Amino acid sequence: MVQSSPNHAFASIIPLGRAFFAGSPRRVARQLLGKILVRAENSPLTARIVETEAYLGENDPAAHAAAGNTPRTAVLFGPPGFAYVYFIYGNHYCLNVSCEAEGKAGSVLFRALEPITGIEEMARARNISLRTPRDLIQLTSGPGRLAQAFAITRSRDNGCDLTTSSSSLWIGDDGFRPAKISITPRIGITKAAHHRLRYFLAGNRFVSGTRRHPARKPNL
DNA sequence: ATATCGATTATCT
DNA sequence: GATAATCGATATG
Repeated sequence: MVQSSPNHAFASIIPLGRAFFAGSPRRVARQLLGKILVRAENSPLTARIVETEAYLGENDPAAHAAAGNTPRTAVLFGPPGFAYVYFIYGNHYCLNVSCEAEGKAGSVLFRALEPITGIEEMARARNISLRTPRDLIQLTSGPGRLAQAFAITRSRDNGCDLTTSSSSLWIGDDGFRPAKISITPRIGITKAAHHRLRYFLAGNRFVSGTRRHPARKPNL
Protein backbone atom coordinates (compact mmCIF):
# COMPACT_ATOMS: atom_id res chain seq x y z
CA MET A 1 0.00 0.00 0.00
CA VAL A 2 1.24 3.48 -0.83
CA GLN A 3 2.11 5.49 2.24
CA SER A 4 2.34 9.20 2.91
CA SER A 5 1.01 10.26 -0.47
CA PRO A 6 -0.47 13.73 0.03
CA ASN A 7 -3.46 13.31 -2.27
CA HIS A 8 -5.32 10.22 -1.12
CA ALA A 9 -9.04 10.54 -1.63
CA PHE A 10 -9.49 8.71 1.69
CA ALA A 11 -7.09 8.93 4.60
CA SER A 12 -5.85 5.59 5.88
CA ILE A 13 -7.47 4.37 9.07
CA ILE A 14 -5.15 3.07 11.79
CA PRO A 15 -6.65 0.66 14.36
CA LEU A 16 -6.58 1.91 17.95
CA GLY A 17 -4.41 -0.34 20.07
CA ARG A 18 -5.39 -2.13 23.26
CA ALA A 19 -3.75 0.59 25.34
CA PHE A 20 -6.19 3.18 24.00
CA PHE A 21 -9.02 1.45 25.88
CA ALA A 22 -7.05 0.67 29.04
CA GLY A 23 -8.20 3.83 30.78
CA SER A 24 -11.16 5.30 32.60
CA PRO A 25 -14.55 5.33 30.85
CA ARG A 26 -14.54 9.13 31.01
CA ARG A 27 -11.20 9.38 29.25
CA VAL A 28 -12.01 6.71 26.66
CA ALA A 29 -15.44 8.21 25.94
CA ARG A 30 -13.88 11.59 25.31
CA GLN A 31 -10.99 10.28 23.23
CA LEU A 32 -13.26 8.14 21.04
CA LEU A 33 -14.91 11.28 19.65
CA GLY A 34 -13.74 11.77 16.07
CA LYS A 35 -12.52 8.18 15.65
CA ILE A 36 -13.96 5.83 13.00
CA LEU A 37 -16.15 2.75 13.46
CA VAL A 38 -15.49 0.27 10.67
CA ARG A 39 -17.59 -2.72 9.54
CA ALA A 40 -15.32 -4.79 7.31
CA GLU A 41 -17.10 -5.69 4.07
CA ASN A 42 -16.08 -5.86 0.41
CA SER A 43 -16.99 -2.20 0.50
CA PRO A 44 -16.51 -1.24 4.18
CA LEU A 45 -19.01 0.71 6.22
CA THR A 46 -17.31 3.60 7.99
CA ALA A 47 -18.66 6.36 10.20
CA ARG A 48 -17.20 8.94 12.57
CA ILE A 49 -17.99 8.65 16.28
CA VAL A 50 -19.73 11.89 17.31
CA GLU A 51 -21.45 10.99 20.62
CA THR A 52 -20.56 8.64 23.48
CA GLU A 53 -21.51 7.94 27.08
CA ALA A 54 -19.33 6.64 29.89
CA TYR A 55 -20.55 3.87 32.21
CA LEU A 56 -18.42 3.52 35.30
CA GLY A 57 -18.69 -0.16 36.21
CA GLU A 58 -19.94 -2.05 39.26
CA ASN A 59 -20.51 1.04 41.40
CA ASP A 60 -22.49 2.92 38.72
CA PRO A 61 -26.20 2.11 39.25
CA ALA A 62 -26.91 2.93 35.60
CA ALA A 63 -24.30 0.45 34.31
CA HIS A 64 -25.18 -3.12 33.45
CA ALA A 65 -22.04 -4.08 35.35
CA ALA A 66 -23.88 -3.09 38.53
CA ALA A 67 -25.60 -6.51 38.30
CA GLY A 68 -22.19 -8.17 38.67
CA ASN A 69 -20.31 -10.53 36.38
CA THR A 70 -23.03 -12.64 34.73
CA PRO A 71 -23.24 -14.39 31.35
CA ARG A 72 -24.75 -11.20 29.95
CA THR A 73 -22.14 -8.79 31.33
CA ALA A 74 -19.04 -11.00 31.17
CA VAL A 75 -17.41 -8.96 28.40
CA LEU A 76 -17.52 -5.87 30.63
CA PHE A 77 -15.36 -7.67 33.18
CA GLY A 78 -12.89 -8.88 30.58
CA PRO A 79 -9.95 -7.04 29.00
CA PRO A 80 -10.39 -3.61 27.38
CA GLY A 81 -11.18 -3.02 23.71
CA PHE A 82 -13.91 -5.64 23.24
CA ALA A 83 -17.49 -5.13 22.04
CA TYR A 84 -20.30 -5.43 24.60
CA VAL A 85 -23.60 -5.71 22.71
CA TYR A 86 -26.92 -5.81 24.55
CA PHE A 87 -30.55 -6.09 23.48
CA ILE A 88 -33.09 -3.67 24.95
CA TYR A 89 -36.83 -2.95 24.88
CA GLY A 90 -37.40 -6.11 22.84
CA ASN A 91 -36.31 -4.20 19.75
CA HIS A 92 -32.84 -2.71 19.71
CA TYR A 93 -29.18 -3.62 19.96
CA CYS A 94 -26.67 -1.19 21.43
CA LEU A 95 -22.86 -1.21 21.17
CA ASN A 96 -20.33 -0.56 23.92
CA VAL A 97 -16.60 -1.04 24.15
CA SER A 98 -15.04 -2.38 27.34
CA CYS A 99 -12.36 -0.27 28.98
CA GLU A 100 -10.32 -0.12 32.21
CA ALA A 101 -8.59 -3.46 32.87
CA GLU A 102 -9.56 -7.11 33.16
CA GLY A 103 -11.71 -7.50 36.27
CA LYS A 104 -12.73 -3.81 36.24
CA ALA A 105 -15.94 -3.21 34.32
CA GLY A 106 -15.99 0.27 32.78
CA SER A 107 -17.45 0.78 29.32
CA VAL A 108 -18.42 3.36 26.72
CA LEU A 109 -21.75 3.38 24.87
CA PHE A 110 -21.76 4.52 21.23
CA ARG A 111 -24.68 6.96 20.90
CA ALA A 112 -24.25 8.52 17.44
CA LEU A 113 -22.11 8.34 14.31
CA GLU A 114 -21.67 10.45 11.19
CA PRO A 115 -21.76 8.16 8.13
CA ILE A 116 -18.77 8.35 5.77
CA THR A 117 -18.81 5.33 3.43
CA GLY A 118 -21.37 2.58 2.78
CA ILE A 119 -24.25 4.98 3.17
CA GLU A 120 -26.49 3.12 0.71
CA GLU A 121 -25.94 -0.13 2.58
CA MET A 122 -26.70 1.55 5.90
CA ALA A 123 -29.93 2.91 4.42
CA ARG A 124 -30.93 -0.59 3.30
CA ALA A 125 -30.22 -1.99 6.76
CA ARG A 126 -32.38 0.78 8.26
CA ASN A 127 -35.18 0.51 5.69
CA ILE A 128 -34.82 4.19 4.91
CA SER A 129 -34.97 5.81 1.49
CA LEU A 130 -32.56 8.72 1.17
CA ARG A 131 -34.45 11.62 -0.33
CA THR A 132 -33.36 14.60 1.78
CA PRO A 133 -30.29 15.40 3.92
CA ARG A 134 -32.55 14.94 6.91
CA ASP A 135 -32.97 11.24 6.05
CA LEU A 136 -29.20 10.82 6.40
CA ILE A 137 -29.43 11.76 10.06
CA GLN A 138 -31.91 8.93 10.66
CA LEU A 139 -29.24 6.37 9.74
CA THR A 140 -26.94 6.54 12.77
CA SER A 141 -28.24 9.20 15.19
CA GLY A 142 -29.00 7.11 18.28
CA PRO A 143 -27.57 3.93 19.81
CA GLY A 144 -30.23 1.60 18.40
CA ARG A 145 -30.09 3.23 14.98
CA LEU A 146 -26.34 2.99 14.56
CA ALA A 147 -26.39 -0.65 15.60
CA GLN A 148 -29.02 -1.41 12.97
CA ALA A 149 -27.12 0.55 10.29
CA PHE A 150 -23.99 -1.52 11.01
CA ALA A 151 -25.98 -4.79 11.33
CA ILE A 152 -24.68 -5.20 14.88
CA THR A 153 -26.28 -8.02 16.89
CA ARG A 154 -25.35 -9.75 20.10
CA SER A 155 -24.83 -13.15 18.47
CA ARG A 156 -22.64 -11.70 15.75
CA ASP A 157 -20.61 -9.06 17.56
CA ASN A 158 -20.63 -9.47 21.35
CA GLY A 159 -17.05 -10.12 22.45
CA CYS A 160 -15.52 -8.93 19.17
CA ASP A 161 -12.02 -7.44 19.50
CA LEU A 162 -12.38 -3.83 18.30
CA THR A 163 -8.64 -3.08 18.34
CA THR A 164 -7.60 -4.92 15.17
CA SER A 165 -8.51 -4.55 11.50
CA SER A 166 -8.66 -8.33 11.25
CA SER A 167 -12.00 -8.12 13.09
CA SER A 168 -15.32 -7.67 11.31
CA LEU A 169 -15.94 -4.63 13.51
CA TRP A 170 -13.12 -2.33 14.65
CA ILE A 171 -12.25 1.25 15.55
CA GLY A 172 -9.57 3.40 13.95
CA ASP A 173 -8.04 6.86 13.68
CA ASP A 174 -7.95 8.73 10.37
CA GLY A 175 -6.19 11.78 11.78
CA PHE A 176 -9.32 13.82 12.45
CA ARG A 177 -9.09 15.94 15.60
CA PRO A 178 -12.24 17.36 17.23
CA ALA A 179 -12.64 21.12 17.41
CA LYS A 180 -14.95 21.44 20.42
CA ILE A 181 -16.38 18.78 22.71
CA SER A 182 -19.53 19.22 24.81
CA ILE A 183 -20.33 17.33 28.01
CA THR A 184 -23.85 16.86 29.45
CA PRO A 185 -25.71 14.40 31.70
CA ARG A 186 -26.43 10.96 30.25
CA ILE A 187 -29.81 10.59 28.58
CA GLY A 188 -32.43 7.85 28.41
CA ILE A 189 -31.62 6.44 31.85
CA THR A 190 -33.47 6.51 35.15
CA LYS A 191 -30.66 5.77 37.64
CA ALA A 192 -27.73 8.08 38.36
CA ALA A 193 -28.97 10.35 35.59
CA HIS A 194 -27.41 13.58 36.81
CA HIS A 195 -23.72 12.78 36.25
CA ARG A 196 -22.14 14.55 33.29
CA LEU A 197 -20.91 11.53 31.37
CA ARG A 198 -22.23 12.18 27.84
CA TYR A 199 -19.70 13.49 25.33
CA PHE A 200 -20.33 14.80 21.82
CA LEU A 201 -18.85 16.93 19.06
CA ALA A 202 -20.31 20.40 19.56
CA GLY A 203 -22.62 21.41 16.75
CA ASN A 204 -22.52 18.06 14.93
CA ARG A 205 -25.81 17.38 13.14
CA PHE A 206 -25.71 13.64 13.85
CA VAL A 207 -25.71 13.91 17.65
CA SER A 208 -28.83 12.31 19.18
CA GLY A 209 -30.94 13.67 21.99
CA THR A 210 -33.75 15.68 20.41
CA ARG A 211 -35.76 13.10 22.25
CA ARG A 212 -35.44 13.91 25.93
CA HIS A 213 -35.61 11.65 28.92
CA PRO A 214 -38.36 9.00 28.82
CA ALA A 215 -41.68 10.61 29.63
CA ARG A 216 -41.98 11.14 33.35
CA LYS A 217 -45.32 11.29 35.02
CA PRO A 218 -45.91 14.50 36.97
CA ASN A 219 -45.53 14.03 40.72
CA LEU A 220 -48.83 13.50 42.47
C1' DA B 1 -42.20 22.03 17.70
C1' DT B 2 -43.23 18.72 22.07
C1' DA B 3 -45.88 14.80 24.25
C1' DT B 4 -47.39 10.20 24.72
C1' DC B 5 -47.50 5.43 23.73
C1' DG B 6 -46.86 0.60 21.88
C1' DA B 7 -43.55 -2.80 20.42
C1' DT B 8 -41.30 -7.09 22.22
C1' DT B 9 -37.60 -9.83 24.88
C1' DA B 10 -33.53 -10.68 28.08
C1' DT B 11 -32.73 -10.19 32.61
C1' DC B 12 -33.64 -9.51 37.29
C1' DT B 13 -36.69 -9.37 41.69
C1' DG C 1 -44.28 -9.80 37.16
C1' DA C 2 -41.62 -5.52 36.24
C1' DT C 3 -38.20 -3.14 34.09
C1' DA C 4 -35.03 -1.39 30.48
C1' DA C 5 -28.36 2.65 28.33
C1' DT C 6 -34.81 2.97 22.35
C1' DC C 7 -37.35 4.00 18.34
C1' DG C 8 -41.14 5.18 15.25
C1' DA C 9 -45.81 6.45 14.94
C1' DT C 10 -49.48 9.32 16.23
C1' DA C 11 -51.69 13.32 18.38
C1' DT C 12 -51.67 18.01 19.27
C1' DG C 13 -49.89 23.38 19.53
